[in-house]
Amino acid sequence: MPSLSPVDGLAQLSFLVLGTLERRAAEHDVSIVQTRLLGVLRDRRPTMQELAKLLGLDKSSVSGLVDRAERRGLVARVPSAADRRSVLVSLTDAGRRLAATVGAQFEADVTALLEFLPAADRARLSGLVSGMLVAHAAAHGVDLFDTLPPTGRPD
Amino acid sequence: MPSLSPVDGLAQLSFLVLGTLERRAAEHDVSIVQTRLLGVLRDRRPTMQELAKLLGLDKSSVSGLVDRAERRGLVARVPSAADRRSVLVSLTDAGRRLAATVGAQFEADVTALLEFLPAADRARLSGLVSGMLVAHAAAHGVDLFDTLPPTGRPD
DNA sequence: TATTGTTATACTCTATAACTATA
DNA sequence: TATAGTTATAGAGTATAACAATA
Repeated sequence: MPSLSPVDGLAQLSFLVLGTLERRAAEHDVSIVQTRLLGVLRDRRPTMQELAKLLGLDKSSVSGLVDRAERRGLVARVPSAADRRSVLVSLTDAGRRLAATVGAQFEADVTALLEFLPAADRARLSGLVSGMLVAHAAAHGVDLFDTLPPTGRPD
Repeated sequence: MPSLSPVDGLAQLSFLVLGTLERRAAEHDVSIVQTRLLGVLRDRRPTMQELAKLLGLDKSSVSGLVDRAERRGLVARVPSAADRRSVLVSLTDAGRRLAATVGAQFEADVTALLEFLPAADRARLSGLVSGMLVAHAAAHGVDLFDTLPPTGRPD
């Protein structure tokens, strides 16, 4: 019974997990990026600029992204009352429904993957992953609990 | 000290790992897809069709992908002796060097990430991930040890 | 006829640079 | 002047459909 090197294991796992998300999103005719957009909007109503920062994209990329999502009725642009140059982006009801649906299916997929391990190992794996991410985030001065695409923030 | 749900943990980890790969690849002006292409060619010389299967893309997408990589001198098209309709795709020396460089940097990044855990936990995490992936692959009738982008096959 | 690969076309996603409107 | 956002443009990546060459 062969096994994967630590690095290959994490690489494989990452391709598998994000591939699953992509496939689920595609079933609803959205890309992984659109899904991330909906995800970050689940508990925020950012300006275009804030959105660019959250997604790590140029503001012009976000313009196009929001254009396409808006055309599909998933998000809406709302003029900012505070600054007339600014636009706030918010989820529509349809966008919120779609985010919830894709999020739930993805969650089921990952849960099914985890169930290839016995429950005790599952808990162990979870704890180790969580511990590693928290340590990594802390080392980089990142607040891990403020930006969690695509499933949103664990409240 | 908060912790992540199992599903959020795996999702976060996947974004982090693939984001790292993307950043490293970008330093050498290649995309994550081009990097995957180089990765699967490290120990294969497939036809366009086989390549499409390996990458999970349409043959027309692979035509464009190989065009761009060939234009940059990273891969070469070689006529098949066995079937004059077919083309074999192979890595050039420059492509092999680039694959090795990006692969090594990515490996170092993931290793550094793993080092946020004590050595014993690291080994535990590795074993759990490997076990989960092997079980998942077996359940889907996939030979996990024949398709391992982006770092290639662990010989 | 069936298969291999390319091409034409269309759309998403991304960035840079130039622009408009507001601060 | 500086900032918020859009638009013009260019290129990568993807798929579908139509095509040429070979089997």
